[in-house]
Amino acid sequence: MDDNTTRGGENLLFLTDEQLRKGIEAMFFAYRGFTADPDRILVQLAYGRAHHRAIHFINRTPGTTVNNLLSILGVTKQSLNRVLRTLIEDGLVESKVGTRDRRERHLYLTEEGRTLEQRLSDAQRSRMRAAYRRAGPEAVAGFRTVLEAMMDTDMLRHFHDERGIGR
Amino acid sequence: MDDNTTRGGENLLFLTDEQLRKGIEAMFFAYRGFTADPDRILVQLAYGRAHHRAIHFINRTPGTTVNNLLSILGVTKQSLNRVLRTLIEDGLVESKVGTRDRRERHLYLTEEGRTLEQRLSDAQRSRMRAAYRRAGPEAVAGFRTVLEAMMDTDMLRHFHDERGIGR
DNA sequence: TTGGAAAGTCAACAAGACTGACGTATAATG
DNA sequence: CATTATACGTCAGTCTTGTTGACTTTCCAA
Repeated sequence: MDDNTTRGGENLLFLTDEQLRKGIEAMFFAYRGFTADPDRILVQLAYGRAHHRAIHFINRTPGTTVNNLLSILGVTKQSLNRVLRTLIEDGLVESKVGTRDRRERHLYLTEEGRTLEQRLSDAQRSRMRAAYRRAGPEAVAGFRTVLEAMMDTDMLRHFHDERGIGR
Repeated sequence: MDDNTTRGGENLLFLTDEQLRKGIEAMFFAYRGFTADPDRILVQLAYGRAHHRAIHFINRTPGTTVNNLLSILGVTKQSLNRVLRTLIEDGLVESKVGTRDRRERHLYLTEEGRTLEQRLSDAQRSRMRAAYRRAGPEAVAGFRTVLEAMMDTDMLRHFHDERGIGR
């Protein structure tokens, strides 16, 4: 792309403090864009980003327990519980008592929940898709590589966890 | 890297819903890592991410006005004011009445403010540096390309604004 | 069987975002 | 010069989402 990518050499220009600062700001500005579209939908429904996150990960891993969701989202159970309660009350999420361990609650999206999930992730994916398309496959591969390298190791575990729960 | 990058062809596998979902989750998990290190410092000082953001952009663009900062951060003036007030009270930020336009307040970091800025951005940069080093220059270029493509256009303006304020 | 640990819920509080309204100083304009 | 617009600050009130602390139910192991 530019002269940062002099291949094979000992080029460490991309590690300049200035380059790192640009990377930091890129993360900041991009993350705002990343959340902007679903946020617009959520405010209309009197939900927030926390609801979106819960819906996303329940959809990804149906039957996940509250505890598992907790460690993915990295919040306290009390915080998650408030969000979960409204989603259950509103009929978007179903909570089933575990059969093997009756302390656990297994979480599922209802039909209505899946509908909202689609609506939200369509909005988010369409921006993502546009960005990916403009950037091209090689840039996308680099994007993913750097993001993975930025994660905490325990988050990396969740990231690669294709099906978090045996069920 | 993998079979996503079949060059020259009409390969759009990287635009699969599943690929996009992975990208979305990568953003989520990576952003957590991205903020984790400065957050740890901030809690000890009874500051939050909002303080960090203000400090970062005042440092980047010394003499910036309140209004300019507002449009960069994308928050209301009431919200920014709360943060700014504590930073000024604590002697980290200085607010100078504008000479050309005396309605404006130009913001600068004090010596103490610069010290904290260094401490925070060192923490954030060291993770960034490690990620960049592991990923390599080409991945970093791709990373930046995709992030830029994800930004809203008005944020892109701020992103490319090398010196936001003439001064 | 009992005593701890684990899963989840309820209550209360704080940070940080928001809206709306208002005040003051200064600048720009008719 | 009088009016209007702008930049900034502030007060009051609300909302989301994070926190801690205390509690119940359930499981498991000594």
